[in-house]
Amino acid sequence: MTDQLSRVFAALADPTRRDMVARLTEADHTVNDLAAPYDVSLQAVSKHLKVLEEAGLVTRSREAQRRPVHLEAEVFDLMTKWIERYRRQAEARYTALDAVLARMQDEEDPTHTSDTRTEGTAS
Amino acid sequence: MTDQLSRVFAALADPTRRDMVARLTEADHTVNDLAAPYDVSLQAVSKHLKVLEEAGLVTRSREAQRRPVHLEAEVFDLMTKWIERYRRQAEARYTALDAVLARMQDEEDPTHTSDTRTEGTAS
DNA sequence: CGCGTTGTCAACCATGTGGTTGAACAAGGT
DNA sequence: ACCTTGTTCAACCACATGGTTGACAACGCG
Repeated sequence: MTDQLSRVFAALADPTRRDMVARLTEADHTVNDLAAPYDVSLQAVSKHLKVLEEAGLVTRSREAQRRPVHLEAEVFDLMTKWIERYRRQAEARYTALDAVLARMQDEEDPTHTSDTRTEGTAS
Repeated sequence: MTDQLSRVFAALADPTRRDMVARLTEADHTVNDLAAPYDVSLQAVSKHLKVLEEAGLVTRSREAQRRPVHLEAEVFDLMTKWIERYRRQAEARYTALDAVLARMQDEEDPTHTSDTRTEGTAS
């Protein structure tokens, strides 16, 4: 799970982390600040932040002894790009003509060489 | 990690599963079919499909001894809705005026009672 | 009927993840 | 210098995840 897209999806697969991101869209926050609403230790929150940071969703600067956390919203584009691409493609299959063509193509060429995909065979 | 949104994000955090989804946007596939390109056992692929199914990304019907896998693209909306909501909110902060207002609000009311969020405190 | 094809279930293993507590480090304020 | 505040590091634990192999269920075909 080494690529950034995977890290971003994984980071947002946790409700606590999603809530943190949600709150960070409103304003930057310190770690303590962020931790307040959750019933877990400060260290746990620190770990969550590390995950978000490694996914590129968040950056931390220094300001006195505080480490304000800032959301890097551009990373969202990475996901939306991926999602939108395949959503559009999937939707296209629902139009009658495309469905027929796809099925015909599939029978001629079962080794799906056709491609609009980016990712390799990865795991 | 019980809610669907979490399951969807988690499901797509794996490159192999993302690639499966990508291929399923082109056409339905059987399990063997899907497994072909990857260098893992059929059982491993079966497990991946279970994850995708539990996330609601995929459904399986029965057709003789085959179990064709079909993509349910509507679930993508769940993600795009979440992402777009916060992305827009985050982008809004970059407009000069909004940034100033947000900062003023932040100073008056440090207990972020403000809200546009949906999710609770969850974990 | 018996057999191959297609796919799942179960048990197991290694590694990752989210949580804990306790100690340590960093930067001011006094 | 020292205490306080803010944050991270380290060790540990329980459980989830992704992979394996082996058994077996479901179905169509000869």
